[in-house]
Amino acid sequence: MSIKIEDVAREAGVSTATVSRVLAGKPYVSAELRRRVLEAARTLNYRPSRVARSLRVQRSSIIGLIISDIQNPFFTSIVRAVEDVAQQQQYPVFLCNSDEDSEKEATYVELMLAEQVAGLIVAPTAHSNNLYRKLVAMQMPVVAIDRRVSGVAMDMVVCDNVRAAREVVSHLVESGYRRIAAVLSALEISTGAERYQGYVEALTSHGLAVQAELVRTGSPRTPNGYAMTMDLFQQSPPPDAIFTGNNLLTVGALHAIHDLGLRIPEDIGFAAFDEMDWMFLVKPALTVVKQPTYEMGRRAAELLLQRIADPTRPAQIVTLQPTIKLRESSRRLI
Amino acid sequence: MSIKIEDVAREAGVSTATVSRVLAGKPYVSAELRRRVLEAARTLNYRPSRVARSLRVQRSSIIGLIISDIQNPFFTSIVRAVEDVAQQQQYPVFLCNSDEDSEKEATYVELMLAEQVAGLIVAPTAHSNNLYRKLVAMQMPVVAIDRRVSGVAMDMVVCDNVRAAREVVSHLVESGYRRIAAVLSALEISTGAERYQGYVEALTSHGLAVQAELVRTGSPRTPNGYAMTMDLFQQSPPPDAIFTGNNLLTVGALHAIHDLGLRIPEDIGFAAFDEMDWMFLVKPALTVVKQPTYEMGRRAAELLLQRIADPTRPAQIVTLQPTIKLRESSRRLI
DNA sequence: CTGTTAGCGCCTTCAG
DNA sequence: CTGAAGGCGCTAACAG
Repeated sequence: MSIKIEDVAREAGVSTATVSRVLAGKPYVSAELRRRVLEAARTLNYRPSRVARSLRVQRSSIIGLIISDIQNPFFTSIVRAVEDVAQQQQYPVFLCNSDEDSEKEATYVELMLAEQVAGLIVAPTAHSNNLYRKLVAMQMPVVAIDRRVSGVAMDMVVCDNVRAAREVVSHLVESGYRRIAAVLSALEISTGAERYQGYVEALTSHGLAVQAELVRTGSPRTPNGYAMTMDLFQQSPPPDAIFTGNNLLTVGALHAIHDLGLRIPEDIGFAAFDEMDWMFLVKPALTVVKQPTYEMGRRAAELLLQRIADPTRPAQIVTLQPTIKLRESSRRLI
Repeated sequence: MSIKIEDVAREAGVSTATVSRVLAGKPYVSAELRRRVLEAARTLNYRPSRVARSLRVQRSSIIGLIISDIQNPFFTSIVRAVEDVAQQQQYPVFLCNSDEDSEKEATYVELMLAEQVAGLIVAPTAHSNNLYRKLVAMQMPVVAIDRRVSGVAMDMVVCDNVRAAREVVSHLVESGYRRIAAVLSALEISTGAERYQGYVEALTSHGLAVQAELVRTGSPRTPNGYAMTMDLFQQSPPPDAIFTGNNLLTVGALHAIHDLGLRIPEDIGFAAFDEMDWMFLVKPALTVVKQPTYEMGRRAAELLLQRIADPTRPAQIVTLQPTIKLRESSRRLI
């Protein structure tokens, strides 16, 4: 059906091995033959079968990328970055949505293994340590992004969540807020746990108590952010400030606050993890943590390519610092 | 290294052919052998090599998806849909970003062909007709999404853009606006052209002239929307309403209007194509076209799977209707 | 430097 | 109904 290496070899009057060598850029081929092969390949419009090649070398040139929500701007930015660096090396990217579901995640990993991917970048869901322990054990290059995998020596790219959360919550306290609620993703996800820890550290270091009724956790989806925030305002007295530890929860919380008719920062303080590009509408009023998402994706892809090239390199953990934008004006002191 | 079909055959005491038949769900295998094979496969934890399979059958079970901007919510929703239906059939999805660049697009198509993808879903860039004509000629299953490919008989999933644009612009006219500007993507992209046509139809059918100085086109990116809108307001008199024909341009235009200190709809009318989920902040003031993105992705994936199953089926064009939400209150009559 | 050859793991005739 | 055997297109020894 399509042109094979043999056709090129015949056209150029050489053997298939020579064609293979030339196209792989291997040395030890005379300039003359190289020229003839290149020309033959071009005139025949030869396109090497990556499938056959993968079978032969027992590894494809495909990067697998498993994230938990393709519609979350946080992840799309990562996808974009991974794409960009992969493309430079002619690696196509398999994209999969785990949907925060560790079974789907495992299924996709299986699929990737069956496709012999060269390596895997994953935003792990909760409770998937064993899966990655296995992958590492079988020498599959894999790097975790955004979330840590505890107890497994593997490459990771994460943010300094504790510090970021501590700083923005501290800023709320120092702005005079006292009943600061937290809207977080599940604490089984490392990011949720770390941001909670930062929240706790900020409160306690300012002599404030952590009140369980002011903390809500749930899966990181916009409707959840809305519901949790609404729920928080059922109490009396209600919170006087909100800290949201995830960008989708942030959207939900803002929506709730909008529907409650509250204004920021007059009626309520707000500090948020955010990745949206439309904050110009509310920007001046918010204290915001912005993660370096593109950078995270880029670093993850680079780590992966490195490991593919050298599977024995010791595992690295790259920790990046989010950008923090404090709300400009300070205000009432209780 | 890993378990192969031969190992399973030995374990089950049958031939590899039988194993292959059982695992492919083919008939004509005795219940007894089938049972033994299944058991052997399970105990060995056999994972068939999809690469070897692809080489043998000369086609992989991979769906290629080429879109122009992974960070655009319009496309992420499509990606999500394609993913969902592909996953049901155990098709992994190759995702590529053409970045609105037809060279990148062509490169990616090449890559996909080399990986022997089963089929391709593409949001075509401008000027790529020949590429798709070729694919169709070589029997590669391919469906265009969002944008039309003119002069090529292929499957497409598009929206009724002319109608949607005409309706929302008509609504602006009927609300009393007279200097209605248009902020559109390049007219070489079918969606841009169609929305421009709707705009023209709305104006002329209401006896208004189309004024070239009120029309701006450019590549569909947020900063462009900002710049084009700012530019429109350099004129005197300035426009009294804006129609944006793309969701990213909408964001940019809103940002510009915000920076200009204008209020919607008091100072300026606004009708927009939009896919953002945060419109609650400005929603009541806008007239909005929302495309059925998930549905589009789903239909495209279904068309593709159909065509993979039956390459001879005649090409279909699926046209979906966007949802239109008119701004509730009407207002001044000039 | 170049060519010959033996598989990579699977599916699919073709015999039995 | 089942097994034996020949490739799919390519690369990596191994000879020359």
